[in-house]
Amino acid sequence: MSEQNKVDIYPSMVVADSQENVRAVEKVTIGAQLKAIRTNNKLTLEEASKRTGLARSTLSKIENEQISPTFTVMQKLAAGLNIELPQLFTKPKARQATGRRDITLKSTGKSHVTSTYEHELLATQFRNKKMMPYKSRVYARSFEDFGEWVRHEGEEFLLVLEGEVQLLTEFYEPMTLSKGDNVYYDATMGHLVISVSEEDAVILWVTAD
Amino acid sequence: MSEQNKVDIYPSMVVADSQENVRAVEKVTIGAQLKAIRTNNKLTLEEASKRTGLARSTLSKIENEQISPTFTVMQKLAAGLNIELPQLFTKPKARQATGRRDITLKSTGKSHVTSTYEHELLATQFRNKKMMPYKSRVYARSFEDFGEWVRHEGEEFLLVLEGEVQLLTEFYEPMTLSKGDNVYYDATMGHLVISVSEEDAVILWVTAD
DNA sequence: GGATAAAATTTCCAATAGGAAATAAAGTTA
DNA sequence: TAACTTTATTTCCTATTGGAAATTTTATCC
Repeated sequence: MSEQNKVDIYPSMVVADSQENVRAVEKVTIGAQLKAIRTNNKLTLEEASKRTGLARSTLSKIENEQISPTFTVMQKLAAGLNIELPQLFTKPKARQATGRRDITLKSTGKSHVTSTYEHELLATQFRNKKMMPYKSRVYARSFEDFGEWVRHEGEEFLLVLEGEVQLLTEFYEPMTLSKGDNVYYDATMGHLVISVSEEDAVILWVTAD
Repeated sequence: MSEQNKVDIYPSMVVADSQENVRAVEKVTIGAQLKAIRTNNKLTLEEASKRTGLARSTLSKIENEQISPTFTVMQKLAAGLNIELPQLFTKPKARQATGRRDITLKSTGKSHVTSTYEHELLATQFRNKKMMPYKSRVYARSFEDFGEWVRHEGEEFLLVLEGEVQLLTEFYEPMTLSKGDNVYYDATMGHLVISVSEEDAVILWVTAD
């Protein structure tokens, strides 16, 4: 079947719809993907068969693009191989190992001052990174200084470097944190940090989407 | 705050959400998902059929869980309905805003001591998180203490909390970092941190895959 | 309510997927 | 290299999918 299997997704529908609808459906090869996952885990077809409950022959045929697995089979693959289903058809994001590195010496970062914080974004030279580290001096001293919750995608890690702050969150009681204390939380939950010490409080925080 | 408060907090940390430990392998119903997508777009089976190039009957059967579509069919669905393939079996991100939170008070984390570092993993109660924060006391004082580069997937952010360290990397010259200095780098590049100050150096680092 | 039109489901059959066993290919060992 | 062992592929057959058309259900109009 091979040829047939090479998914001719467009022909008829492209004609019907505007260019917009034509998605860049990268040529996905579930077979190669599966084979890579299996071999990386040093599994033989026999072992993979045991784990997934699928026949060796079926696995072989999928790997060689001889058949298009049903969703049911894909689920068994994901469950048996302990992977997320999309991994079966998603490229493992080209590892570049560029050796990128960005050092920020104490107080050399770019500052951004507001009425509530003085933010210093760190590692500004390293673009497209997975985490965003900041060092901030906290000026805010009450919820009112903000007026509303801060809320955004992703997760956040916060460590108190100096002074004492209070972490206000939508679902928990206010929590006081001293130097050295830290907290990790879901940033979609409303959150705010205010200073409660004599001297200015300084915190480090790192976010990741 | 201090002592008084710390005692209070301990509990909350332990309590810190256990819910989330349950790996969300929700039973996925591709049928309901497809139907939702189609109806939300106000498409009839006939129209969806035109766009995807699949028969009305096939669409109907998929929606009613009477058949398990092959990967080929799933691709046609995604392409024709202009959606990403995973949307077919992923809940529309039921923004849960669970408000997960995990506080680690100074020196309450679990420690792991080796000849090179004393690692304290932070936010241990918060499972399946995007970042892994550690606070470490550095004992190592030369490359030889390790014998080989540390290298792993993802990126790493490092901040010096106390003392002075040297960051050794595979591609760069050694860099000395003092309290407050920080660095962000690609962790697939060989890297090591050694102490170069009189007193023990303490660093915070956060990794993300 | 009955008649009609539109949409969804079911039926029926050809095409394809998935499993058991046979075959082939790739290592291993003597 | 032959004999053997392990792993992968192919064959052959049954079960299931996917498509065309018939049937049923739902919505609309009079």
